Amino acid sequence: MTTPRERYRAQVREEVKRHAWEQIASAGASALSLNAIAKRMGMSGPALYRYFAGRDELITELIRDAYRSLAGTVRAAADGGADLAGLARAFRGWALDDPQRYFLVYGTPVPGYHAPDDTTLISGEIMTVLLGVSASLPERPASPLDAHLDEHRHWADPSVPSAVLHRALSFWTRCQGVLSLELAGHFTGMGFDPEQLFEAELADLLTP
Amino acid sequence: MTTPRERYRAQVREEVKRHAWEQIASAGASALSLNAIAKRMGMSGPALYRYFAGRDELITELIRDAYRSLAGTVRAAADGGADLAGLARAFRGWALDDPQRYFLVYGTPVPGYHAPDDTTLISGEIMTVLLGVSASLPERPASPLDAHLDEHRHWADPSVPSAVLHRALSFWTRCQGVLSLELAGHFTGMGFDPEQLFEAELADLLTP
DNA sequence: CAGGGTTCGTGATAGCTTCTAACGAAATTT
DNA sequence: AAATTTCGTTAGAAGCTATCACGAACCCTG
Repeated sequence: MTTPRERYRAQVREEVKRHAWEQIASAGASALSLNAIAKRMGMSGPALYRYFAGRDELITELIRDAYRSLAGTVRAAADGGADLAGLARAFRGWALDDPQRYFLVYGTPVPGYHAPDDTTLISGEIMTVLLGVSASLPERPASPLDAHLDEHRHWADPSVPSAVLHRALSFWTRCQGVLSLELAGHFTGMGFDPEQLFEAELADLLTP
Repeated sequence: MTTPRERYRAQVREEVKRHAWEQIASAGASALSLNAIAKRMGMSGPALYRYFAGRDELITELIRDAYRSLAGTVRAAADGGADLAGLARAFRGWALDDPQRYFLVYGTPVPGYHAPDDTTLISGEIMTVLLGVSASLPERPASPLDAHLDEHRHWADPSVPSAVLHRALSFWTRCQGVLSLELAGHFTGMGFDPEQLFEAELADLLTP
């Protein structure tokens, strides 16, 4: 049951976030200004404090949304029957779709800042999906990391073999490796297509 | 030949940068404040504008220093006879030594910002060292990426085989993959040792 | 339907920031 | 010793976050 007040409130919050995303996309999260958003919405400064406790809460909310959006993308790919490569491409598509959204989740952390609890939950959900898809793959030879993971796997379902954990972690870090460099523009001078490197990293993970 | 004025100037610039690094390490680059630095140095605000054109120039200078420091670390490792694994560990050590310095180079880019030309030069030097160390490794089977790189390799010495380029790029992205997630704290909830994952990624790159 | 409480948006204000401008003092050069 | 450059200061504009007090609009209840 939602009252008109709540509907209006939610609508305004949504519009604020919409403007915030635009601003972030064009100038980065550090340049996000409540004042500028308010003016662009036709109301003056402090009005936004009725809807967000402050700049930090707005950014936190955006991070939450970004995380949820990623989890949704990944889950949708898995539900659609995608294998690990399909998952990777879904992830890459999500990242390329809005690089600053990617960086909001995986970019430079602010030393003081502590992510809200539910983001770690969402992160866990992503990991669960990833493990599910990784499980239906041919086994690989045991590695030293598998043994180490055997002792630190409280974050994963006990039924998942450590070798699968290993592969999921490799998968995740390799995606991040290519994407973080690609999106930050560290390949621009070289002229090659980052997608090819992405696929090569993926192929190496999947074949042996 | 340096005049006393120039010496004093350089000394003050150095002290400003020292305070800037402290501030960045404790609160991130976005919280860097010229005003705060000036006050901590016992002089008032605008005095620093005699030494830096503005906040942006100071940060640019810090990025330059960070880049140079990384290049020096990598070169020193290579000169010391390190193999690819040694290079990787040197890189990881450099990153762990000051995470915010790492993020200044490889973290979230600001949409508007354009890195100064010499950083791409330094980046090229790092790549050169990396290619040199990668060259003295047993060959790997040809991959589709090798063919693609054959057509986009103006950034590398013609004598280096494309397969070596491929391996160097894989090396670089895998290091970044583990490090960016580790330094941003995305492994903290899981409890395992990121170094083990780092080594596993490295081993996979070196063995087949 | 009319009152009462809640919620909203405003302007004012404090305190912070970057950065420019004008002035006096200090140091260097002539 | 005089002239010039450089340095550090204070003052100020423009921007930001955030808090406060006030009036107006709205919703719920009697």
